[in-house]
Amino acid sequence: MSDKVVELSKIKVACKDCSLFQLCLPMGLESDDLEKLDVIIKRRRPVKRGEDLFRVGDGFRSIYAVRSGSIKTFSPTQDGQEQVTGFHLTGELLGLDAISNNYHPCTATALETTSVCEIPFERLEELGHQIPSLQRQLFRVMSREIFTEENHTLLLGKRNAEERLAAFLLSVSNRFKSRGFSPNEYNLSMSRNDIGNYLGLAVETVSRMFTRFQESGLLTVERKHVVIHDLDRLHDMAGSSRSSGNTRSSG
Amino acid sequence: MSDKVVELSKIKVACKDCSLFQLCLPMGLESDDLEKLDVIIKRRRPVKRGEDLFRVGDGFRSIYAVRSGSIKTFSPTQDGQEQVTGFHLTGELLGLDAISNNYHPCTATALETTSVCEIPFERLEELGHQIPSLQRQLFRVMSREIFTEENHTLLLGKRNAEERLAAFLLSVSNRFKSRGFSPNEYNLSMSRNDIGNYLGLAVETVSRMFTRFQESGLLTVERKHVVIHDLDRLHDMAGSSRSSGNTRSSG
DNA sequence: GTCCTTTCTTGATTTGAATCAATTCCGTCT
DNA sequence: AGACGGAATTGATTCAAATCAAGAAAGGAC
Repeated sequence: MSDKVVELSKIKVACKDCSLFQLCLPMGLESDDLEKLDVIIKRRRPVKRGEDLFRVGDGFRSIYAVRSGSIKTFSPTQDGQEQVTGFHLTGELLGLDAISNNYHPCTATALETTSVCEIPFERLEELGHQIPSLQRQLFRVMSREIFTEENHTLLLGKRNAEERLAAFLLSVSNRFKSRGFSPNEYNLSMSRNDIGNYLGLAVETVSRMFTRFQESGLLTVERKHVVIHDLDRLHDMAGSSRSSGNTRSSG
Repeated sequence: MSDKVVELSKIKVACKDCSLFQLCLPMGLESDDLEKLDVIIKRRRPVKRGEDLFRVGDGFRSIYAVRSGSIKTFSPTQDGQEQVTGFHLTGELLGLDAISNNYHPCTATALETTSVCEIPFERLEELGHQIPSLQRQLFRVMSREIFTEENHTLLLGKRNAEERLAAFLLSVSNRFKSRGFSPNEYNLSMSRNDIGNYLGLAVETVSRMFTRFQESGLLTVERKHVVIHDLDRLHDMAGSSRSSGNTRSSG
C-alpha cells in the first residue's frame, strides 16, 4: 500500500508539469480520484520523430495527451495532398475528433521524440460517471478544441500571409507561455512546409514572411529557432480580435 | 398526469423530426429518460430574421438546437470585420464553443424565422450523470463539431474558389438529405455575402462561381433557390476526400 | 403602384501569393 | 573530411481572386 502512495505522488508531479495539465489540475481532483484516473492511463514508449501515433482510418480507442515533444495531425485530401490540421505541443490533447466517427480522421506524426499518455476513452467515459468534475472537465476540453478550430478558421478566412504567420507565431508563443516556457524565444519543431500547409500558404511565402519580419526587427529567426523582440507588435499584426488567434492551451 | 403523457408523445415526434435528432434518437433513450430530458428543455418564441439568439460575450448558460429555420454564427475581428464561422440548419446544435470560456465567442443571428430549443447546460450535465447514454451522445456531438470545424479548415486551407463553393453546396445538400429533404433542390437562407465570408471569398467571386456552375449545366440557381443537376460532378469538384466537405449532420 | 434600399451580377483592373527556377544552407551518412 | 539530399531561401514570372466600378434585379416602405 505504501507503494501506491509513492506512485500517486509521482503522478501528481508529472501531471502538473505536463501532459494532463488541462485534464486534471484545473478541476482539483481529490487524491483518490486522481489515482482512479491514473490507473486507466497507459504510458507508452516515446514516439520517435517521423513515427505515427495513429493513422487516418485507425479505429478509435484512446485520446492522447502530449507529455513532452510535439505532434502534427493531418488529413489526406482527394488529390493526394495533405492538409495539416493541428500542432499539438506539450500538455495538449489529440484524438478528440475521432469520438463521433469511431475512427481517426487524421494521422498523427511526431515532429520530434515525443512521449504521450494514452487514455482509453471508454474507461475515461466510465470514470466520468463516477467523477462529475472529470466529466465537466472533459466537456471543457472538448469545447476548447472547438473554439481552437474556430480560431484556425478565422485565421484562414480573410487574413493575408503576414497576418497568418504573425497569428501562428503568437499562438505558439502563448502556448509556451502558459506552460511556463519563454513566450519570446522558442524552437519550432515543424518544418516551413508544415507551417505553410497549416496556414494555407506556400513554403516560399512562409520563408519570405520570416525574412520580412526579421528585416523589420520584429524577430530574429535562424532555422527552427525564433526570438521575438516585440510581442505587442506581433499581436497587432495578427489582427484577429479573438484571443490572439489561438488559445488551445490557455485553460 | 395524463397531460404529461400527451406532452411527452408530442415531444417525441418533435424530436424525431428536427431539433434534438442527433441528441436523442441515435442513442435510443427510454421513455422516462426522454421525459427527464424534455423537462429541462425550454421552448422559446421563434427568433425572427435578423434577430440574435445570443451575442458575442454573452454569458454561457445554454446550448441550442435548431427546430426549424437556420442561424448563422460569426465572430468579430480586430479590424471591425465579421467572420462567419458556421451555418446551423434544422436539427443542428450551436453554442458548444462557449462551454470552456463560459461566454459565447460568437454572435448567433437568425437567417429566417427560426425556432430553437434552449437546453440549460448545467442541467444537461447533471442529467448526463444519471443517463450514461446521454453523456456518451454529448461527447459524440461535441466530437462531431470538432470534426466539422476541421473540415471547414480543410476547405479554407488549399482549395480554390470553385472547390470551396462546390464543397459548400454539397455540404448543404448532405445536411438537407439527412433530414429527409431533397439533396438536389433547396433554398439557401443566407446571402451571397455570408457565403463568401464563410468561404473566405469575395461576394463577387461567389456570384461568378454560381454563374460558372450554371453555365456548365451543373446546377440552376435563381437567387436563393438552387437546383443541383449533377451531384456526382459536384462531389468531384469539391475535391476534399474527407466526407464531402462537411458532415455536421450526418450522425 | 413608385421610390428607395439592399442584394446580386457583370466587367475592368490590380495585386498578393502561387508557381517556376535556381542557389544556398544544414544535417547526415559513409 | 567530403558528398549527398532534403530544407530553406531568394528571385522572376504567372495567375486566381480581390478590388474597383457600374448596372440590374429584388424586396420593402409608403
